[in-house]
This record gives sequence, structure tokens and C-alpha cells, in this order.
Amino acid sequence: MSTIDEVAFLAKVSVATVSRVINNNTNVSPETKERVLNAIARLKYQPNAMGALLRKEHTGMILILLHSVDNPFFSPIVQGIEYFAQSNGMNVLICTTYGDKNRENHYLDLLKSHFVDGLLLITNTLTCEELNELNRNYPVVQVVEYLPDCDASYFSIDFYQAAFSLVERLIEKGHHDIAFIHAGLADIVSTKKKYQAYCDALKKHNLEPIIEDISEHAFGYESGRTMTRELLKEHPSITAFFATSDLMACGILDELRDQGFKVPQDKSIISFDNTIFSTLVQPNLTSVDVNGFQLGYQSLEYLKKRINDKKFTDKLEVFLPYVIHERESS
Amino acid sequence: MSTIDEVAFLAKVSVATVSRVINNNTNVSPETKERVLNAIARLKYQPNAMGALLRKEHTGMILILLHSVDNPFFSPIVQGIEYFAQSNGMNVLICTTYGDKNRENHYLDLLKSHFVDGLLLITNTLTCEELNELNRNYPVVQVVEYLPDCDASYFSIDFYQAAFSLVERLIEKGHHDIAFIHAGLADIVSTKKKYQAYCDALKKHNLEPIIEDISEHAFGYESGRTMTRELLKEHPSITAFFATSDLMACGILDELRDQGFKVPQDKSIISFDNTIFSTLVQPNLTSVDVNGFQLGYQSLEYLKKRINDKKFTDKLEVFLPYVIHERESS
DNA sequence: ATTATACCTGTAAACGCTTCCATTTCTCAA
DNA sequence: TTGAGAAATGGAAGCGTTTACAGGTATAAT
Repeated sequence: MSTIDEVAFLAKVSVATVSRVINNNTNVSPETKERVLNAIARLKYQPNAMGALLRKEHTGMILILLHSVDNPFFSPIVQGIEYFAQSNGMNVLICTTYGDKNRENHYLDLLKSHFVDGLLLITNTLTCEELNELNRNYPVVQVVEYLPDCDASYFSIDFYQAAFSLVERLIEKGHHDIAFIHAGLADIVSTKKKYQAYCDALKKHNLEPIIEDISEHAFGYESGRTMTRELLKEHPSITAFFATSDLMACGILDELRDQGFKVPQDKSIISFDNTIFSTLVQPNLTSVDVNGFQLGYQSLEYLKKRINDKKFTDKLEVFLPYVIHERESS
Repeated sequence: MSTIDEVAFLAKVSVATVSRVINNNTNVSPETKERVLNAIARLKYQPNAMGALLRKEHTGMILILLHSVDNPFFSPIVQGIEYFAQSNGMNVLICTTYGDKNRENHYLDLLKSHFVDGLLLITNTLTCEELNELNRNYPVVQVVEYLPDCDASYFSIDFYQAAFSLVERLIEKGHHDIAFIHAGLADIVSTKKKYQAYCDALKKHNLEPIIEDISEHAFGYESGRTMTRELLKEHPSITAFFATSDLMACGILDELRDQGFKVPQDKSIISFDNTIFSTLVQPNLTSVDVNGFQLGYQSLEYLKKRINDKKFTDKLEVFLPYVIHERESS
């Protein structure tokens, strides 16, 4: 590995001049620049990032914390983030926590040690206090999921409104017994909002919620299947299912098929996320698209502002528009 | 931000001692350690990573280059990598190129500037020469896909053998007209091997390949659909489809359904990847599982050896075992 | 000819940490 | 009592950059 000194020596200039050439600084004569460039090429010189970054205020790295990469729901969000990053000379560090607090803390050290300039929290296991503490000292933005009463800004959609209108549509079509299929109500704000909207919409029309009180259920397909099975045992009158994710909706669908029901003739399904799963299964699923790309893009856009202006710490609570895709399942 | 000097001053020790405490070095008396720890706590001191890393040989960061995160096929690979990383105090930088050479080069600079210690190439657009050059100077390992005649090591599976035995099973079941649905044969080694095996297996039984000569086709669902449509027009006698990915197989499935065919009664499908898609659609797909987790895990394990021992540069060509999941589609 | 200005270049001081080496102090065996 | 070895600590030299500052030269204006 050659260093800037060797380049300077070979080009017969000072290291300052080499640095100027590397950073496209003006005030370097064409001939000198030429000489330096030649020396760089001859030595195959690559500036050492650590040396440079030690002197600079920022590293240009952003940390994304999410549960795992295997949920296609996150894909457009990450794409939006990356698109903005790409256009703004930033790099993105995607780190998966699998809901493990150790891993999360491990990665948060990257923020605290100034390895990264800011944090995009797509999912987290932090308490409100922890997040506040973090937000006080470092640029942090929550994406999609958020802690409602926390000081940290977030970009999300109005899950309540989306869920409410979805349920009302079902009711208008004559459904009375609508089940709520979810992955635990405890922590996640999106699920909470959906549940609240579901209850409110039913109450408005004097209907009763049908829901299983689960303690700890997994996300995903299997979970949708088992909950459907359980609920149908107790409430055979159910004609519609509200799934909090379309992967769960896939589980519902398969369980219904196995039990001999037709969708949407016998039972309807509505869901969230509008991932590729929605259109991969038969029938296609009615699903809410949260416009993850925009969510990701704008989150980083705002985070960048926070990074560049320490004084700019206003809490932002942004709800972007969503789109309901009505398909065959309802 | 407080620095190590301030901590040293407050604790009335030298910076050397503070550094020893931070790095859990021995040879620090309990009382001194206590004092330093107190000072650290009082100042909320966080060591600056850049300062430390400038002095150290390695950063503990690994770069993963892949096309995009929205293919569930990559998920277990990444998980395997992360699992090893986690257990070995390394960090993983997941970067998506979307097949864009600019983005790729941008990220490769992280390697060249020693921001990361090594590179795991899951997909790439590099030529063999470029990769050789890279491999000569930095620790690089290819995962799943690889350039066969390159100097860089790789961990993959024997796609040829897997494909060959799949096709033979179809032939044994009486299929004669077997179509090959792919996303372009040009670059990707896995597709090339599959195609070669497909042809060889057919030839062995005196059968003719059925394939569309495409120039530039997209991966994925849509592509599977259109190719199926085209091929069936010309070759209505086709009774089985070999899909190079299970997402394409999903496209085939839907196209067949739309045309009124039943799977597997009228037509059979076999595919690769064994992602969640394989079991999400009806009927479930016969698919080859490449054991991505092991592939990822062992790749990083080997990469780590290369990082720690510059002299260790033997080319490794590793084929791990795969599993064929026979399901309803064939 | 003189001065002001713009442009180019170099010197050297950071940036925040680790670690080699030297020094001091302490413990224990001879 | 002495000396050797171990343990604890500090001094200071880097690691490879960037950049403030200063100096030097050429050009243009007076």
C-alpha cells in the first residue's frame, strides 16, 4: 500500500498538493495535476479512508436498522433510501437485528463511535427513553414503524385511516363477521392503529370484533394459517378476514382453501403491504401499498438535513399518502 | 464529543492507560480502572472509531455486494454471513448494485480505501480480468455465482448435477417435450450450467431441447409468463417446464392456469431456489435448495482466513451439497 | 517601476487513537 | 540486604489524511 507521501515524493510536490488533486480542489495548475495523477497511477495509490475520515466531520455513511432482509415489504423502502444516498454521495449500511437487542446495541455503537453519520430505524427494540436519549445526541429518523410519543421524527402512513376505510368497504359489501388476523398487538404501532381502526369501524356499524387474544405469535404465513383455523372453529360465521400483512393473508388463503372455502365467494380477505405476494397467489389480494420508496427517500432526505445542521432538531411527524389496491380477494 | 485526552485528564492518568481500559487490556490496576471507568461515564465518552481504526490493520467490516435485497433467494445467504460475522466480531455492509457498474465501482472503493477488510461477491458485473486484479490485491470470495476461469475463490453448488438429475426424473416420468425457461444464458454461470445439464440430459435420451432464444430478458415472474406463452404457441406438445428460478416458475404456473391447464396433471414444473414462493403457490413447486445459509457462513469463514493471512491465497472451488424438494408441481 | 491581486504551492498542525518503549514501583527469593 | 522479575503507568511516536496559514511568483493596473 502506497501512501500520499510516496505519491508526493514521486510527483515532486507536497502532500497538500496531492490531497488537493485527490479532492478535485481548484488552485492546482494543470501541469502539476498531471504529474500527480501520473504518480497516483504509477503507484496504484488509493487514499486510505480512515486517514481522511479522521479529519472530516462526517463519514457519509448511514446506518439502516431493520429486522431482516427477507421481508419484501422492506425492499422498496431500502431502495428509496439507496436512491437518495446514491444521488447524494452517501453510503448505506444495512444491518439486520432479528429483533435481538444485543445485535441492535452492537450496531448502535457504529453510530456512537461516529462510524456512521446517522440512523434510519425501520424496526427497533428500543424503549422510548432509549430512543429519546439516542435522538438527543445523534441524527435519527424512524421509518414506517415508530414510537408515537417519542421525540424522534418519523415518516409513515396513516394506518388508522387506511384500515378504517378498508373495513368500512367490507361492511358496505354486507360483511358482518370480520376477523382480525395479526401478529401480536403489543408493540408495533402499525398493528395497533390497524386494530383500533378495525374496532372503531365495527363499532360505528354496531358490529363485534372477532379476534384471537394471542400472547406471542410469529409474523408470517404459518401464523396466518393457524389463527384462521382457530378462529373458524369458534366463529364459523366469519365471512371476511383483515390481515395485517399480506404474507399472513397468504396463510389465511391456504387455510381457507384446505377447508374447502372459495375466496371471494365464501370468504373475503383484505391485507396490508402490497408486496409481490399480493399478486402471486390466487386470487390476488386486496392490499394497502404504503409507497415504501417515497418513505425511504424522504426519510433519508430529512436525516441528511439533520446531519448537516445540528441545530435543526424539530420533530417531524410525516404521513405520506398510501394506495389501496382492490383486487379479487374482496 | 469528549476525547480520550479529556478522560485521561479527568481520571488523572495518561491516555495510554485509558486506551488500555477501553480495550480491556490487562496490566491496569483495579483502582485505576475504576477511576477511568468513572471518568468515561461522567463524560459520556465514546471512543471515535476513525481514530482507532487508523492505527489498526483491520476495520472488521465486510462488504457484501449483491444485486438487490428483494430476492428472497439471497436471504439465507446473507443470514449465514451475518451469523458468522456476529460470532466473530465482524460487521457486514450490504450493498446493492442493481447491476449498475457505477454503483459497483463506488462500493468497490470502500474495499480499495480499506474501509472494509474484504469482499463477498454474491452478484457482480465484473469481467474476469477486473476480478483477478481485485483478487490479487484484496480478499475476495464469490458466493453462489462465480466466474469459472477466474482466480477468485468461490462457494457454490453443483448446478449441473442438480439440473441433470431433475431433468432425468422428468424423463423417467415419461416427459418428452421439456421446455427451458430462463432469464438469458449469457452471463450467469448457474444458468449456463443448468442449460448445459438440461441439453445433455435430453441428448442422452435422444430428446430435443425446447428453448426460446432471447437476447435480453428480465428475471422474474413476468418473464416466466411471457416465455411460457411464446413457447406454447410454437410447441403445444410441451408437457414439462424447467424454470431457472422459482419466481419464474410462478409466472409459468399462472400462465398455464390462465390457459386452462392443470399442474401437474397436464403440465409439470421444476425449478430452483426453493424460496418461500415454492410453497406459497398452488400447487407447491418442486425446487432445488442451495442451502444458502451454509454457503454464506462458509464463504465468510474462508474470507476471514484470507484477511488474517495475506499469504493464504489458494484458490478454493467449493461445492456444497444441495437438496431437491420434490413437490406437487412435478 | 510599483503595487495590488490572483493563483499556486508548501509547511506543519491537527484529527483521536494505539502501542512500543522506558520508567517506576512492588514482590519475593536468595 | 540485594537483585531479579513482574506489574503498572506514562511519554511519545506514529497511523494517513486535510487544511489553515504563509510564502512565492506571475499578471495586471496604476
